Amino acid sequence: MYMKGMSERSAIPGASGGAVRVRFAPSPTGPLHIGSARTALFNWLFARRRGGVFILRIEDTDAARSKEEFEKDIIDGLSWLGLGWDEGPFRQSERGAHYRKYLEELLAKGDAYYCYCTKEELEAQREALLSQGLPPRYGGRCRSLAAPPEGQAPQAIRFKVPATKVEFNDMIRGKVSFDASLFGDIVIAKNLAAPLYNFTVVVDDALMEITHVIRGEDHLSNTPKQILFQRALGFAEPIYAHIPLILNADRSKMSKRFSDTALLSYRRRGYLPAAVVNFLAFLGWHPKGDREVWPADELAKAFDLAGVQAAGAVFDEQKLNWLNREYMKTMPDEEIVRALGPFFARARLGGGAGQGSGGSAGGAMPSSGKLFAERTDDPEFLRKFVAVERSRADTLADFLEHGKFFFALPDYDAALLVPQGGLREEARAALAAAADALAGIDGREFTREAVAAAVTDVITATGGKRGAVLWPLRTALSGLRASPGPVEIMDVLGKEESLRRVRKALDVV
RNA sequence: GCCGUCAUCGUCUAGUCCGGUCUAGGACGUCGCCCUCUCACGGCGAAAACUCGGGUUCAAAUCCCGAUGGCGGUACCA
Repeated sequence: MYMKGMSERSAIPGASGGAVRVRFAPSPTGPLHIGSARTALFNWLFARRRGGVFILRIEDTDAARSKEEFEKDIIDGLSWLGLGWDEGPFRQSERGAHYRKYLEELLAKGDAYYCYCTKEELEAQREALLSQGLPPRYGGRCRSLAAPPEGQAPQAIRFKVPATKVEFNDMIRGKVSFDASLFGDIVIAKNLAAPLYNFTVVVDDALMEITHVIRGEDHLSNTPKQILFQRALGFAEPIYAHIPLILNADRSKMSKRFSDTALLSYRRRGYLPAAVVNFLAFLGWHPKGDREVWPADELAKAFDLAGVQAAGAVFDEQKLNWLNREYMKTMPDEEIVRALGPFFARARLGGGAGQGSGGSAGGAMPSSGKLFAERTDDPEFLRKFVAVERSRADTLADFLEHGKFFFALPDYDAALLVPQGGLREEARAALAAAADALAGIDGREFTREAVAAAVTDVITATGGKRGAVLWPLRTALSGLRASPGPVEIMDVLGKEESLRRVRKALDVV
């Protein structure tokens, strides 16, 4: 199935035969970023479409910044989105022997050398260059040392960058070229046991036989360096595809400062993984036609890396909201009730933050009280609640946000109970009549139809103005300016609770 | 500063490779109307873009050159 239409785009040089192999290689130095998640998604889609292999590799060479909790966050995030990997997770921290081997090879061949310059010296050099308006790069002082300088310890291992142009063909950007003579000799390792990013990437991509490197555009300028290492080591050059960055509203690289960048916080805020996947896929890409709702499996059949946009894409939460709504529409009430489980559970624990999640959703939920515990535990109550509130929810969290009053008695505001331009006395009369009518319905006959009929009678009896009855009744039930209609609410609440609220409001107005 | 890269409605995009079918299509959002006790849903409708300047051509959103602007990188982070 994935083979269909494979011929059209990129006749891949060097990747003939064999399945494609791609990797997602995040570093566990923070929660999985939404932009990284999209990179993972593009890799995953590409692998699925081409019947290839998707590898997960944790780039934790920076021991000081890498944390186990973040690796867990990455794995949880990918799992949540349904992006399963075929190989891994591999950890660079466990692959030191490989890096050492190739480091030694480079040193032996003379393609790399020990540098004895101290940080201070380098910093001074850098400042000097910068102040002259020159690009700051290493001057090459240790490049051709005959012997180690006496009494000085090696500070780093540098790669001898040849003075050449490096060109490569990016699947998204076309031909890209850099002048390597501007780089200066780059540090590839602190020592044999502490290789650096650009070097480990090259070794791992080669050893893992990666055919396509699909990563963020912020890595574009690393590519020529990596190609140089590949050439020195005799490795095959993978095909590159640098996908555009996800941007803040001001078009700068999406950051915590302006946006919610942690993937999993979208789960906490009540977004559906299918919606997030759909949305992320469309940041920079769109299949043919006008359809907007594409589940992951269909995305995988249509995905075309060469059709990805070259320009960055602004993250528009409103469109995400809309997509999330579209996906929620496809869920039966019962399924939404099930999905709401963790949200109610969290609210029960004390509204919000839970264990280290630091979230906001559900924070205002009335988390105490018998009423709350009973109702969030009652599937039939919840099903009715969902049926009534679902047209108002963008996210799962919205159900809790908008529906608080179903789970606890609202606070009454006398002014709110009186309709705009209406009289207090009229509102009181309407409420009193409603209370009587409601009380007259048999408990077991308290159906939506019966309640609707009773309300209609009250309207007729009090003068026929619908708003004069419906507004006070609804606000008595919800305590809110905006809410579902009174009959709907009462159908969920039941006779006893409905009557209790109407009478309570009667005391206030 | 230097290197690289990008440029269609407010936003995501279709169209650009193979110039005419583009009086530039869709979606989100916005606005208006209908429905309506409120909000939401739903229905109908509207406003809204080819960054600018040259060139090539009978014809350019599409090809070429330049300018401008944005973004990314410039680490012994990844």
